[in-house]
Amino acid sequence: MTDTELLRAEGLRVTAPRLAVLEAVGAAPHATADQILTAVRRELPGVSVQGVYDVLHALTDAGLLRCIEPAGHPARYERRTGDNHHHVVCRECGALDDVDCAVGHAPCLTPSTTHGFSVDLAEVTYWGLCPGCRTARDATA
Amino acid sequence: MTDTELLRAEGLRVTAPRLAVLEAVGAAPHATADQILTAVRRELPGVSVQGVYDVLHALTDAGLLRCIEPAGHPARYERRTGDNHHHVVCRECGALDDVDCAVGHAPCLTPSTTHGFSVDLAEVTYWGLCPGCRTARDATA
DNA sequence: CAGTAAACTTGAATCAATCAAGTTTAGGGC
DNA sequence: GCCCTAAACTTGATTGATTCAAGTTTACTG
Repeated sequence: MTDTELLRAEGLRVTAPRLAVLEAVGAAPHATADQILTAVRRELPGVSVQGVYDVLHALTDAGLLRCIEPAGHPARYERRTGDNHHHVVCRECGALDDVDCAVGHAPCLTPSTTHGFSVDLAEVTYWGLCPGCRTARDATA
Repeated sequence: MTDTELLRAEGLRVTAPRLAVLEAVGAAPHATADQILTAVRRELPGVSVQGVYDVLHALTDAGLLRCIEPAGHPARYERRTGDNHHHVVCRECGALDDVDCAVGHAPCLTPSTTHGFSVDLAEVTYWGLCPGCRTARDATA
């Protein structure tokens, strides 16, 4: 399915900024809004900051993009692939990578007590150090 | 162990703002920095914004407090109880509650592949709607 | 091909949190 | 008990990601 068809399937208008954002996120997964803005402007120089944020929200609401917001770092976006994977984040530099869900079935996704909350998503974030920052820390220690 | 002893045990100085913050967080778990500031000022009117942030960071680093940062909402703090529990967050109003880790042992905490990251913490966040917001949504739907 | 609501632009504002620089104070040493 | 010094605090300004507000353009419906 082309990006145009994807947008149409969700009942969204097909515009140049939207196509450019989809392409940019596809080319650079886990990009920040700022990086996406830069990438989009390489093809469409006139696009505004607000425009990119609007597009990101619209596409996220439609389920075409997934938004990841690691504590203490700007939000990142990836194309929704439908699979249930999680993320590992570097405490030092904010580097982010995908982590497949451990051992087949999704554990931890049915909490014991939810205090009356209706849960629709369980999100797992692994915190640690990326290889680069670990090396740097060893060097100074 | 008293709060004073807790601070001493971590090699931290015992000051009025620190004791007040510990007490405030104990009385109102999952409070935001702003709420903690307000609570602390009821007893110590002169305490500054920066002072509370400094204390929160110092106590968090020392392991006396735990900081929770739900995406799109200000950070919240709780007293470190040592147990491994997670959190459920309301998408609508940001309400937050504790969730015991499902079924005894900690699942999902050993990711399959970590791309060379050294992981030291696995964090699980459940997203959904709190009872209040669910009722409100049903009423308008 | 015209009408309209959605999508965009510009420009200013918000909010949590942090930085910078100077002052106070807790607690070890005399 | 009283200095001394680093840690802890205060005031005041600033950052940075994101959002609000108001007006203009543009993709799709009829």
